[in-house]
Amino acid sequence: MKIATFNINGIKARINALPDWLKEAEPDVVLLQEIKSIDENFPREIFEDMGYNVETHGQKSFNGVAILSKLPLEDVSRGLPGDDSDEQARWIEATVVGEQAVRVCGLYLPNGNPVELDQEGAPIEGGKYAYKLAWMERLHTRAKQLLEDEMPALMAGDYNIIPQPEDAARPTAWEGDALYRPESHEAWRKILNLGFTEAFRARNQAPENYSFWDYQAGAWNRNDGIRIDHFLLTPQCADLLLECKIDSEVRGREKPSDHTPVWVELAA
DNA sequence: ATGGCGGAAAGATTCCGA
Repeated sequence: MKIATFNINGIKARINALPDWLKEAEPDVVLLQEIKSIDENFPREIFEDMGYNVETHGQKSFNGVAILSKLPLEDVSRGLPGDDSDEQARWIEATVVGEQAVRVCGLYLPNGNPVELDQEGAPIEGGKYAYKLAWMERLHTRAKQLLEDEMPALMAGDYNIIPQPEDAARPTAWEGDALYRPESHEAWRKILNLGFTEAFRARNQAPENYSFWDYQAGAWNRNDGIRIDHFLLTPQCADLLLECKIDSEVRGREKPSDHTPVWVELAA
C-alpha cells in the first residue's frame, strides 16, 4: 500500500499538477493539506473518475485537509480532538481497508509564526506560537491513543517542524523561527518518544533531502529547502515499512506547490 | 531580518504562509 502526503497549496491552483502526479505516482492513499476550499467546492469528481474515494475537511480561504483513497475508507473523523473552539480545518483521519486495516491521520500543523513571547519568554496566550504548541499538545494526546489501539496507524502531513540541522539547507537562518525553536523541537520529540518511527529517517540518513522550497529568491534552483512534511508510524505500522521517498522533482514543474509529495510503501 | 512569491477573497488591496 502506497500512502502519500502532499501540501498542495490550493486545490484550484493545483487542478492540473495534482492529477498529473497521481497518474504517474499511483498512490493508493493521499493525504492532502492546504486544499484552501470549502467541502462543497472541492472538485471531487476529478478524483472519483480516477478511482479515488474522496473525504474532505475544508474551510474557506485557508487550511483544509482531505484524503483520497483507492481503497475503501471507514470511520472517517474530522478535526483534532481536545478543543471544541478550534475552527481551523487541520486534521482528518480514517481507516483504510487493504490487506490489513491501517488507520491514517492527515494533519496540517500550525506554522506558529510570528513567535510572540512575554517578558519571561513564555508564548503569549492567543498568539500564533501558543496556538501551535497547544495544537501539538492535543496531537500528543491523540498520538497516545493511537498507540493504545495497537494497530498499524500513521500520522502524516505538513508538520511545520524542521527536526534537525540536516533538515535545512541553512539551519542558522531558522534559529528563533517557530519551525525550529526549542519549544517546537521539544513538543516534536515528546511525540516521537512515545514510540513513533519517523519513516524518512528510518530509511535515509542523508542531508539535503527537503520537502519545501520557498517561492521566493530562487529557493528551488539553489536547493535552499527544508524538510517539514513527515510520516510518524506506530510500531505496528513501522513493522510494515518498505520504503519512504520524497518526490522532489515535482517541485520543479509548471505551477508547482511550494511543497513536494512524500510517500511510504507499506506491506499492507 | 525580512517577506522579494504565490494563493485566496475581495474588489484595484489585504491577509496568510514558511
